Amino acid sequence: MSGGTQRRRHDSARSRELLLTAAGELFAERGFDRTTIRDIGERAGVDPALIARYFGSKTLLYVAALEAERGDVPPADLLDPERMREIFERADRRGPVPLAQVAVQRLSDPAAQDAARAALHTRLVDPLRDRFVREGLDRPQLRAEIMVAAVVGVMLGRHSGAFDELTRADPDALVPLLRGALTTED
Amino acid sequence: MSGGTQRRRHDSARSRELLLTAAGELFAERGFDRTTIRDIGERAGVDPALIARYFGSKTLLYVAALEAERGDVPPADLLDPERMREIFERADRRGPVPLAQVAVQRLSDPAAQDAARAALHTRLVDPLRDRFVREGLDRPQLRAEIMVAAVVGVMLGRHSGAFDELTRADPDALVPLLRGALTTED
DNA sequence: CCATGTTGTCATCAGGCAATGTCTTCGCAT
DNA sequence: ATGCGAAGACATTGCCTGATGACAACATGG
Repeated sequence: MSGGTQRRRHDSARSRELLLTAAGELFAERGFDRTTIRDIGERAGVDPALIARYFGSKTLLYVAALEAERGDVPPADLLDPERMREIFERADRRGPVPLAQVAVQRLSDPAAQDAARAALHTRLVDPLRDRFVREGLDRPQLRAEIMVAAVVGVMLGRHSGAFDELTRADPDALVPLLRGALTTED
Repeated sequence: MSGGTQRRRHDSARSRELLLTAAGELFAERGFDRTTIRDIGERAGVDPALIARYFGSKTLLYVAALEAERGDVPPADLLDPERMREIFERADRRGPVPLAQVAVQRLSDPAAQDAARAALHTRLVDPLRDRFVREGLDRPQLRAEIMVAAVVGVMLGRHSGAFDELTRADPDALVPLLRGALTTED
């Protein structure tokens, strides 16, 4: 049976990876503050003390998780309905992107706050602002920040337990409504 | 009519009031979970142990703070630009309404979560839904929930430290942009 | 002016947190 | 095979949290 080692008890690369994955999921689901290193260790099936060994601290693990998903979340143009749909669907599967939380609430840890803030701008705000600039709109930066904040509000709202229909709504139904939601003829 | 009570060391009504005010401010600024009863006591200049005496627990104090500001935040029609401006200005002065946080993040305490959720619907979601119903729009409930979530996102985003221009922007400049933000001609 | 109930202060408890250091167990190079 | 460095398990430290109960200061009705 199994020529390979079914029991690999010492495998730092694997442990590191398990911790990073579990951390990414939990940070996405609950945010930085409400995720404990014990939770992460439990989900990963790895001793939480190893977080200190491999990443230095909970904060640095957060930063690492942020960078690890860089590939997952390419700089997204929120004005593209298809992209927006992808974002919502991803949030349904894996929880909201960790950095979404920072758009809406200060983190307790300044280093984590800075890292998340930077990621938020790089991946969401800046691409949008650049598009507005190209379109020649006034106040492109402000427009981009408003839109990101609004979309993040909706994305988090879906998982906050405070909205029933929003939680149940299909992303396909959501996107068109969201795009028109804030405009009405008086 | 006590002419000169300059020193009132025993005044339960006053202590109660001070605690309630401080709690309302802090819950609004930081949310339920990240506000401690020691913080509240410090800001109020009152011993935190009195929270237990007058309100029973931190959770019940939160519920009391929610109800105390009912007058402050009349059911607001977010489609009225003037109302929207008022909401943003109030948030600048006293911090976002405490119940805003629940739109975006689960609270650790189920009782607090339920109370905030109920208040959120009564004051923001339901009036908006009713208006959409009157206008004969489809999916009125979903539309209302989306819009509340989006506005809350922007309101919290202003104070999260993650957006510079959004933080500095004047409410007067904000409202029109927000109303049109999610719509663009492709 | 005293007795009694009210209000405020303080020390402390139990639980949960991140982080650290120690000790054991393992894998690999020799 | 074996010895040593790497990897993991575990207990502990120090801190912060909400809550509680004992005690002191006060006000007031008799």
